[in-house]
Formats: sequence, structure tokens, C-alpha cells
Amino acid sequence: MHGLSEQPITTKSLQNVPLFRAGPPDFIARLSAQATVLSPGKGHVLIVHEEPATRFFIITKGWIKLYRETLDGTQAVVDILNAGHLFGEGALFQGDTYPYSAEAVEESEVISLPLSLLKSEIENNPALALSMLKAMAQHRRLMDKELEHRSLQNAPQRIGCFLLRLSHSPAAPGPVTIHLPYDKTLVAARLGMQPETFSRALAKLKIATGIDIHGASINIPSLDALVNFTCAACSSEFPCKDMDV
Amino acid sequence: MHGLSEQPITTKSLQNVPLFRAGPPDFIARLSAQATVLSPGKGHVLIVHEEPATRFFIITKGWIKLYRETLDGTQAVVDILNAGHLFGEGALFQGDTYPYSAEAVEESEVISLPLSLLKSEIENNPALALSMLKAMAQHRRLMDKELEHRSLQNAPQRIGCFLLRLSHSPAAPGPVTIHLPYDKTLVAARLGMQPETFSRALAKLKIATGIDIHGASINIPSLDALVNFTCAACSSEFPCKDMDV
DNA sequence: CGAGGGTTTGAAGTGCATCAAATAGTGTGG
DNA sequence: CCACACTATTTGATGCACTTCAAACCCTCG
Repeated sequence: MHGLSEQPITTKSLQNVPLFRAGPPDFIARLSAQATVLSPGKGHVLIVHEEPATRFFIITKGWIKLYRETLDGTQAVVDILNAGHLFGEGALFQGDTYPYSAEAVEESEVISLPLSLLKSEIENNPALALSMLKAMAQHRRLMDKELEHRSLQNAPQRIGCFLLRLSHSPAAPGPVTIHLPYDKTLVAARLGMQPETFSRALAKLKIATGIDIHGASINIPSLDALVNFTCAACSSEFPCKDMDV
Repeated sequence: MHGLSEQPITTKSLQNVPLFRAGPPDFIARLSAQATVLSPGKGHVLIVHEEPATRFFIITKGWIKLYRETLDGTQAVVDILNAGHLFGEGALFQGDTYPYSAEAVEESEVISLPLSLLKSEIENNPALALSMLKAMAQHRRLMDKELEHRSLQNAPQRIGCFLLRLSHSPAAPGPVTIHLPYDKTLVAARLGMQPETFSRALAKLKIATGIDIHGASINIPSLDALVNFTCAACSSEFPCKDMDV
């Protein structure tokens, strides 16, 4: 790790993390005291899969890619997170090593904190433990769905589902315009497909559902059409309960 | 639900669940008081995906398949569990509905308990909450690996990995003989492939690694050969740390 | 012995990956 | 403001892995 600038801490960022609000009043102050701010540039690796875990991170700016890779360099993208999300906390109660590597996708900013602090706090504060349990339970639901999608949905449908999640749609069936949050190449990786496949699958999706594509911005004239096409191969009905994240 | 016989409760079964041992001394007794024993026959459905969750289960005999399915009946197998494992507890802190359906794969026996009891106990007993956190963290690691495998490993490698998990192998590279725990068709589903694909992929694995197949029993003359072939497309080195379950 | 499910095998089809190359976009220094 | 370099994206051609449909085989169990 190299060339990371340190900056004054924003306690405010910590207050925005729901998990921490479950802690005692002085918890955030104690976190702040041990916090370090990092500003990783594009491609900068923050943690490495299977290395001993000592710190976890909170994203305050930019996008962070979580991934695992084999000896020959092939990688599986676990998730891509932005401001407000935690990562590297997965070693807390199991294994003591990171379950994935993490690198900045673009100029980003993250707060680094010692895992030991969070761990002892959770051990001593039941409310925090419950909050953590809740967070993990939610994460688990998302993983369940992800696994299902990988085996039941085809490429165009996975993209459709991704768009639907971005649309934050209410019940309103009307037209919506959304922006891809990062490179199409990355979206492809996030969805477990090659960039070329993504490109072609998006074209298919366009034909099938009438969406309009202008670079990174996509207009959905009919949510219904998109839902029909996409959610046909999913075990849940559309306004998916646990769509967030 | 129909035709389930009730039987005297074995408190002993509950004592064998690590999670419960973290509770207070009288916890198991209180669980027993509310427990019901079910003996689902093959194909009997115990819980249904997205229905309100009121009870969770502990398996004491047989095999239970967890799965999700789309409207057209296609199903994605989440996991297949045997004695000692819990299921249906996933709704505890999120959603209040089951995250999957569950059915007995063969004549089985499960203990059913109210979720509310477990929930209130966890809320009032920090040690139990921590134990639960640990269990969830471990589960999460397994899911991470599963997802990675689905995108990086091909069919023969996924089978190889499954065999390696069954072999409970020490460092010893010597020959091992294992038994498939259930139908090949089910193993296929568990690994996310068709029965036909499984059959052909197993044949390929045999050629590539020299394993011997006699029905459900498989002899592995050289673990090394199997590991070489299988773990080439995995992010972890072989004696995988978190191989259990 | 016969019925029915599990398993294998064969023949085709499909979807995605891969390799290769063209095109569009973006940021740079002149 | 332009030309260049570099990256992202698209498009085309081809191959492979897995699926699908169909049928044979095998095995167990009544």
C-alpha cells in the first residue's frame, strides 16, 4: 500500500452508517479517534483476499470493487459498493482473513477502522450485536437472490434486473430514466458476464422491452414491459421486497 | 401440510446444536417444551418460500432440500442439509418470510420450534447473539465461495470440489473412498447443473483425475490429482479453511 | 417379473466465451 | 482547437460448455 493521503476525520460520515447508530452515545467518538481516511486512486488495492484482517472500511466517496481471483488472474466480482457501505468486516467472527480483495474503481475515499474496536463493541453491546445480525440477515437475503439469479436468469434478464434495482421504482409503471453508476465493463463483471456479452445482451433487452440507450443513460418507457421480460425467470414477484443495496 | 406424526421430543438432539449451547442453562429445556417433532416423507414440503415465517427447524434424520422456484416450476437448489443443521431461521431479523422452500428428500425427521422463542432469547442473551453472528459469518463465507465457484469453475471442477468436501481430507494424499450422500440427480441440482451434464462431467473427471466410480461410491486414488484438476479455477488453495458443512 | 425411477448415452440446439478487429469516447499535450 | 494515445464499447466470426429432447439401460422394490 502506498501514496495515501491522510485527512481530518469526518465524524459525520460515521454517523451516517446505520449500524453505528445502534452503539452507545460515545461509540462514534471512539471510532473517530481511531479512524484513518484514505483516498485510493483508480485501481488501488485496499485489502487482499485471505490476508489477515485487521481493519474494516466505510466508503465515503467513489466506488469500491470487491472480488476474488484465481492464480491465473481470472476474477469473480463479489460486489461493487459506494458511499455508506462497509467492507472488510466479514472477518469479524470467522476466519480472521478477508473473504475478498477490494480495490477502488475510481478516485474514492474511505475511512479505515480497526476491526478489534468493532468486535469488542459488539461483544459488549447487545443492541449493536442485534443491529449487526440484522445487517447480516439482510445481506444473506441478497446473496440468496444473487445465487438464484446466476442459475436461473440469462444475460439479458440479469441486466434487466440490474436496471430495475437502479430504477428504485415505486408502483408507478410510467417511464423512468436511469444512469449506469459505472463502466459497462464493470457492470458486466458485476453480473458475471463478459463485456461483449453485456453489449449484445443489452441490445437484446432493448429489442425485447423497448428501452432506449444513450451511452450510460437508459430510458425505460415501460417498466411493465421490463418487469415482464426480466422477472419471468425469478422466484419473486416484481416489486422485490429486498431490492435495496 | 398433512400426515405428520408427533413423537416424544429428544432433548438430546437440541443439545447437539452448537448454537443452542451458547444459551442459558434452561434454554434447551424451554426449547423442548415448545418443540414438535415431524417425520416428513420423501417429497413432503415443510416450508414455502415467501410465506410468513413462524417456525424454524432442526434436522435430526434424513436430508432436506432448500430451494427456490419460478412460476414455471424451474428450481434453484440453495442447499441440501442433514442432521444437526438448522433451516428456516433466515427470517429472524429480516423480512419475516422464508427465503426458500424446503422439502424432505427422503424419509426424515425434524424438530420444529417457534422463531419467536429463538428471537427473544437472542435479544436477551448476548452470548447467544454472538454465537448466532458467528454462525452467520461462517455461512456467509460459504456462500461467497459458492458464488465464486458458480462463475469460475466448470461442471467437472464443481463436482471435484464437491467430492473433496466429502472426503474430509487431511493432508494425506493417499487414496480415499467416499459415498455420494444422495441421488446423483440431486447432487447435480445442488451443483447447479442438469443430471445429464453431471453424468458426462463425472466421466470427464474420471479421465482427468483417475477416480473410480461404482454407483454411488467413488474411489480417489490420488487426492493430489483431484486437487490439481479441481482447484485450478478456485481462489483458495486446497486444504480450504472453511470446507466444512 | 414388471413398473418406475434413476442414470447413461446420443444428437441437436443455445447461450455465452473467446479471439479479432473496427468504432466511439475521453483526456492529453501541443 | 486539433491530433494522438488510450480506453471503453461494439460488432463479427467461431468454438465450447451446457442444455434440451429422446431413448436406452439399469436397478430396485413391490
